[in-house]
Amino acid sequence: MIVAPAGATSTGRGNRVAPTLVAGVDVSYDKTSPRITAAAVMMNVTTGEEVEAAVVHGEVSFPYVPGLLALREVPILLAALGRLVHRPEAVVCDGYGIAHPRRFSLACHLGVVTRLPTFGVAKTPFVATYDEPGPRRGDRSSLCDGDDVLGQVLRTQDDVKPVFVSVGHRTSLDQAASLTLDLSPRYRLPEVIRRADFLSREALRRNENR
DNA sequence: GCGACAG
DNA sequence: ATCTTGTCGC
Repeated sequence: MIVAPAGATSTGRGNRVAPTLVAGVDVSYDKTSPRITAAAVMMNVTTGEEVEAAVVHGEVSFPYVPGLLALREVPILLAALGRLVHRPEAVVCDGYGIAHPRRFSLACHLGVVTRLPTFGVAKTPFVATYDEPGPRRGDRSSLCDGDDVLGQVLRTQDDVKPVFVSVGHRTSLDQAASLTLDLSPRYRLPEVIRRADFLSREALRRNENR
């Protein structure tokens, strides 16, 4: 007989095992120069272990404009992702996906270009309205714009500010939120994002003092 | 017109 | 994003 693989969904089309190899990406900026650094970190969600990491240096090529973050960060993020040996089954971005004024932000751009499943986990509200979710880990509410559900406001730790999860490319909101919780066993933000943030900062500092 | 505005 | 002191809590 035929048996569904572990982690497979049971609802019709789009069946897919939950991703195991997940990458997180982030960019750090230098205050007094155009130098920037990006890091891509891949972890095995099942074991919680880091599989590999890549860091790249570059320069800002576009100013920060609310709503156009992708134009600023996608190029160097692609460079960092390109240095990974393994192909991630999903990529987590530090920012938004479709919860955006034009419904197409960082995680969407990165997903379309790489053809990888992507989603965004943002730290502060940007667009859409929401009700404050409950106080416990796993409590959530919808990020809405009228009748459109653009994402979830998700509490990843008890009594800690929630994060804003939105789909980027080839993934469902439920899977993105579920994966965000799996990736955040101890702290507010996904471990891959914390690691990418740390590594990009560290590399930037090192590059500054030379 | 005014204010707000991911990272 | 980055800067930046003290402070509250495990």
